[in-house]
Amino acid sequence: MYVSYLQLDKDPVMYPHQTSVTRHPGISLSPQNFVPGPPQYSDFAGYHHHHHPGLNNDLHPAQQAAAAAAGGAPSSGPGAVGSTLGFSPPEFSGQPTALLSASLNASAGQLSPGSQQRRNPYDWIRRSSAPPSNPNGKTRTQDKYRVVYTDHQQLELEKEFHYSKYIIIRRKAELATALGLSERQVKIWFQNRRAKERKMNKKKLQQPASSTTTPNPPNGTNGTNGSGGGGGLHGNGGSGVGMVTSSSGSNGLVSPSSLPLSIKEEY
DNA sequence: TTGTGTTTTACGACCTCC
DNA sequence: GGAGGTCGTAAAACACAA
Repeated sequence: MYVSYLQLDKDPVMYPHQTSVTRHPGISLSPQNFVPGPPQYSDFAGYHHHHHPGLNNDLHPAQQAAAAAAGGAPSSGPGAVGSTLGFSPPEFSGQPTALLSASLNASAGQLSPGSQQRRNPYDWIRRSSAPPSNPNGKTRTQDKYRVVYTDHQQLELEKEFHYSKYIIIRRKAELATALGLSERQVKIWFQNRRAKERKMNKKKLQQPASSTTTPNPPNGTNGTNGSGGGGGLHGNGGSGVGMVTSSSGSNGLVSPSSLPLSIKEEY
């Protein structure tokens, strides 16, 4: 079922940024355009990126974000993505598509190195690595590699993930197009992101239960189905998280009631 | 510089659902 | 059969200590 690398080679969408985007250390994101609001995701800190020398990482990412927000994030100018990161309920009562598109369009024009500022709340999310010099011709089997998503891509994916842990098909397509990724990559990113969350939740649970906040949704998106392997979310009663598939009703839109409690609580 | 540990992409195996 | 789910894992990317 999986797309082989032969197929990938045929897929023009796959890994487009590998060849078209040259990431230099510290320039992949436009700083001021990704000023989030105060950290609204309890686990956003968990989505930390490694400290990069030469970048402003003195503050915790969340602190940086908060500081930037407190300092008055630019509400205009290219991107103004801060608004998309606000995740205020009104904004996300609907689909964030328009916002995303706006932010993407805006940010797309800001990757010119010369315009980059060094201080920004998203320095923490920045990668310092350059992309593979010539990923063309490489396959995972022949010469295994993996791409490193740009900060922008990660950010938008994270935003979408915090909107919903299960991306609907339409959003997946939109996101893939907007980010220059394949739908497969988006899908896998969400899978990995959920796995990461489960892992973090598991970690929290193993720690002394002194925390007042309950990291886990009540019925667990985290590998609840002990029935080995997957399929647990396909409406088999137990897991309580509605999986969204192409065949799910109402045009594949996720029902708010089907969202994990953590999501509903957030918004 | 190297070794080590962690995180991030990507895949395969296996599952359920339509 | 195809879609997408989880789980486990490989390997690249990265940070950091020695």
